[in-house]
Amino acid sequence: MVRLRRSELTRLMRYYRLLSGLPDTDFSMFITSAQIGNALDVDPTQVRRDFKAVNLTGKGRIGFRRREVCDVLRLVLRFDETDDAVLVGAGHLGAALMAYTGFADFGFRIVAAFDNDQRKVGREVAGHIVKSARSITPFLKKHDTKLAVLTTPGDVSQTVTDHLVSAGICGIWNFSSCQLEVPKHVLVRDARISLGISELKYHLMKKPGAWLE
Amino acid sequence: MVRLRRSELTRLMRYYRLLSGLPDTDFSMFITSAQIGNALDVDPTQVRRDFKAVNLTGKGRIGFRRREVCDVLRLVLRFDETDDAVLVGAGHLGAALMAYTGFADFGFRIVAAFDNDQRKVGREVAGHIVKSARSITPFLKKHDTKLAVLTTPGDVSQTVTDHLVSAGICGIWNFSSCQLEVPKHVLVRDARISLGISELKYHLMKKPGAWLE
DNA sequence: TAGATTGTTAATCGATTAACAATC
DNA sequence: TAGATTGTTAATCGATTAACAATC
Repeated sequence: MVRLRRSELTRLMRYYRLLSGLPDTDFSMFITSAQIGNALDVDPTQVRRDFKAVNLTGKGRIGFRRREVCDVLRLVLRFDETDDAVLVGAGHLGAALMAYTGFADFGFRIVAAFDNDQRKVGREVAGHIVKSARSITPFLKKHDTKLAVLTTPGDVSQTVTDHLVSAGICGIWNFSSCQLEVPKHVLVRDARISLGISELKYHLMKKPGAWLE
Repeated sequence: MVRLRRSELTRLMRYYRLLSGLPDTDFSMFITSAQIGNALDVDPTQVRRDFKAVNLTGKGRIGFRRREVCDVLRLVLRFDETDDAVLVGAGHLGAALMAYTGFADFGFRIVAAFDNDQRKVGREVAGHIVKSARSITPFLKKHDTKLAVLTTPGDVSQTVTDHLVSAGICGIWNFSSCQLEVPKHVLVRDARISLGISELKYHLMKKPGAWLE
C-alpha cells in the first residue's frame, strides 16, 4: 500500500483536476511532466517523483499516458468508492453543504443530518430530514459510518466531537473555527474559514496599492 | 513592516485562537512558550521564533504577557480593521457565507452579493439584495472593494475572476473547485473543498479498522 | 542567589530542485 | 541513430528542532 504525505496528496489532486479537465477528444494522448509542471507551477521532477510514488511510470521521450494517469489517480484518491458521512449542525452552512451536488464526483456522500435544535428536528433541509442529535450514536452504530462533517457553533463542537469519536467516527471535516481534541486514530481536517480570511487580509496590507499597478 | 510566510501566519492564528479563548479572569497573566507549544502541539522554540517575527519579546523565567501577545496578534492579523468583500454566486454556499455572523470577529464583511441568474437578482438572500453580475465592475469602481468571495459554479469561475481582477480586486477567496489564473499581484486563497474530502477518504483507506482499536 | 525561561546559534530533518545517465 | 524525456541520485534550500548562554 502506498503511503502519501499531505503535500503529495494535494499535488495529486491538482494533477487529477488538470488532466481530467483537459478536452478528452483523444484520451490516449501522452503528456510530459514538463507540460504538467508548467500548467500547475510545479517542478517537473516533482511531478515525476509524485507519479513514482503511486507507481506510475512514463516513457522516455514521450511522457505519461493521460488515461493511465487519470485512472491511477482516481484509484488512489478513491473517487469511485463512495464514503458516507453524517453532518452535524444543520444551520446555513450545513444546509449549503447538504445541497452541494459536487461531492458525488469525489466519492463522498452526506447520508444524514443531525441538530440539537428541536425546532429544526423533523424539518427537511436539502432533501434530508434533520434528526435529533441524541440519535447520532445509534445511527452510527447501525450504519457503520466513519466520516462526519461538523458545522456546529464553536461552543458545542468539542462535545459533539467526543460523541462522534466514541461512536466510531474516525474522520472529521471541521467547519467550526475551533481546535478539536481527538485521539490519534482520528483525522481532523479543518476547513480553516478564519485562516482564509486572515491570509487575504494580510495580503491586502502587505502590498497596499499594488493592485493599482 | 513584518513579512510573514504562510506557515507563520497559520501558527499566529492558532496562537491567537488559543490565547483569546482562555478564560480572561486575569488577562495580565503570563504564559510560557512551553505552555502554548504543549496546547497546540508546536515546538516551544517555534513559538518563540514566531513571536520574535512579530517583535514580541518575553521575559526569562516568566514567559510572555498574554494581553500583549493578543494585542499584537490582533494588530498583525488586522482583526480590528474591517475589510469589505463582494460575493459572487448567490447559491446555497454563497447564502451560507452571507449568513455567517462570525466574519466580523476577524474584521471581514461581505458588503454585496452578485449573481448572473436573473431569477435571483433582486431577491433578498441573508440580508442582501442580490445584484446583477453586470453591475460588479461599476460597484467595485465606486466602492473601492479589494476582496471577493467566489462561490460560482466552476465553469464560469475563470471568466468572473477575469472581470474581478480587471475591476481592481486583489484578493479572491475561491470556493469553486477550479484552478484560477490571476496576475501576480492577486492572491487566490482556495477553500479546497475537494481536497478536504480527499484527505478524509485517504485517511479511511490508510488505516482500515484502525478506529476499532 | 538559584532556577526556569527566553533568545539565538548550530544541527537536523525533510522537501524541493538540479544534474545526468538510461530509455524510448 | 539522434534527441527529448524519464528515472534517480546528489545538491540545495528552507523549515524545524536541539542546545545552551543570557536573562529575569
